[in-house]
Amino acid sequence: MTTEPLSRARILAAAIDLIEREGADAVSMRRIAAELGVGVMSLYNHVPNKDALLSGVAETVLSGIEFTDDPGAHWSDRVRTQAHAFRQIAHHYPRSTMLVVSRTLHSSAGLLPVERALATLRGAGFDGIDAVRMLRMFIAFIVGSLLREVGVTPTFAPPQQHRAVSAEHVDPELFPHVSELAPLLVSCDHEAEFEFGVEMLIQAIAVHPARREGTR
Amino acid sequence: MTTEPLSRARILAAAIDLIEREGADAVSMRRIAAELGVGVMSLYNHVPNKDALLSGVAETVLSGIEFTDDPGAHWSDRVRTQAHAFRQIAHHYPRSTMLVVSRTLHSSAGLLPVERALATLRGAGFDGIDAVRMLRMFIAFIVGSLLREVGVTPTFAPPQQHRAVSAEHVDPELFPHVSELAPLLVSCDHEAEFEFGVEMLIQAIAVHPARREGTR
DNA sequence: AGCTTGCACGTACGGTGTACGTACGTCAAT
DNA sequence: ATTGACGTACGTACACCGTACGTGCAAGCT
Repeated sequence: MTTEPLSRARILAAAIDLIEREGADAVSMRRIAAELGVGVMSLYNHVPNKDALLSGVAETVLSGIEFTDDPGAHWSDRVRTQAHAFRQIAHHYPRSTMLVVSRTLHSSAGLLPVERALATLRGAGFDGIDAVRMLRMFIAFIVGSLLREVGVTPTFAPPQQHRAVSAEHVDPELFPHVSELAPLLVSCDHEAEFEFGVEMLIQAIAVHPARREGTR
Repeated sequence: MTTEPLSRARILAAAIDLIEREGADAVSMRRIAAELGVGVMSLYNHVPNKDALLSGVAETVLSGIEFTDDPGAHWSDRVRTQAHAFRQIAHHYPRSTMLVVSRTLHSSAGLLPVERALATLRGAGFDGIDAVRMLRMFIAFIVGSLLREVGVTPTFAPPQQHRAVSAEHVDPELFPHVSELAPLLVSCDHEAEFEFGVEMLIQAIAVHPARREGTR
């Protein structure tokens, strides 16, 4: 039994593991300590408090994004690549993603993605202020998407017994469109929806008047 | 002292009031009961459990959106109006908004907005599937925006002492763009950003090939 | 009258985050 | 070699949480 000496990293790893296995609600200092076979208060030697621990989790997850940026590619391809890089965390760490998006990061963990994105947008021909605005719009869209994609499973729902609207009973008189499109509303191919949104945004960027196309 | 007989509505009102005054973390059954001058367990006669109570809060807030839809107006104006209607909840109930966006609604409280939005998008010339996709993209953007706008103040932060990046120290060598645009990144006019995003999305919709312009 | 029903309440249990005091290793200076 | 400081692991304790359970009271019905 190698009693590795406990560290912030081990604690964070255990926390992430626990979140992914049993959901964010299962996280407690006692639970994590038990998971590591260690006393509760020992954790506080490496982490100031629970809030900081969760921030650490968010940070760790966020910094796990694989960024393979090719500065030579067309800006639209770079945008696509970076958007998908963001979305990958929702696949690797579905439960933990909620933490990342619902928590205000007070660290510079997400600085590299921002740098890459700004570079791409400047490369697309925007000046500073518009690049920032575009980035913020993109982030809003991505965060919103991930929230929908991930929030569907708060901890463990009985397999989608009736997702909100469902076909159960929507008065076609009061809600004709909802009623007609109910089949489309109840199911959601997150992959496809995300793809669609990204393409729309790229399109929106492409036609924006503030872009100076040929600018290098 | 008129001892009004306690009801789900009064409990929800007290909960919302408490959330807005002291943040979502301050909400507990005991706290709400104390606020109403009532025993803790009396709440359970009107609300099955805390989770349902919070869902009720989200529902109440959501159904407070003022929708003044003019079916005769141009679709782009209708989109603008509806987008801003959504955003208004972030102003009336900033703290509670977090609940609305981070919680999976299992009720049909948000059905009317969906109906209006679909009507607008169909009116803009989209078929069913594209209307749903557009709507989902819009919702993702709006939710993401509100999350940024509201999440900045988790409960009560010291007045923005240094928002993540700040100018404190960003290596211009490693992060040239972030460094250069730091002044723009640290401050955020949410109103303007939202406006900008909405216009971009409207633009994106306007140029989308699947739209059949003249269709009635 | 009796009976049922529903609401307000108090108590109690198992859980939470964490402040505090303590015991035990390792290392530096004496 | 001894001493002391220091960091780490730990157990206990406190205040608070959600809520299961049982009790009493008032209103309405038969």
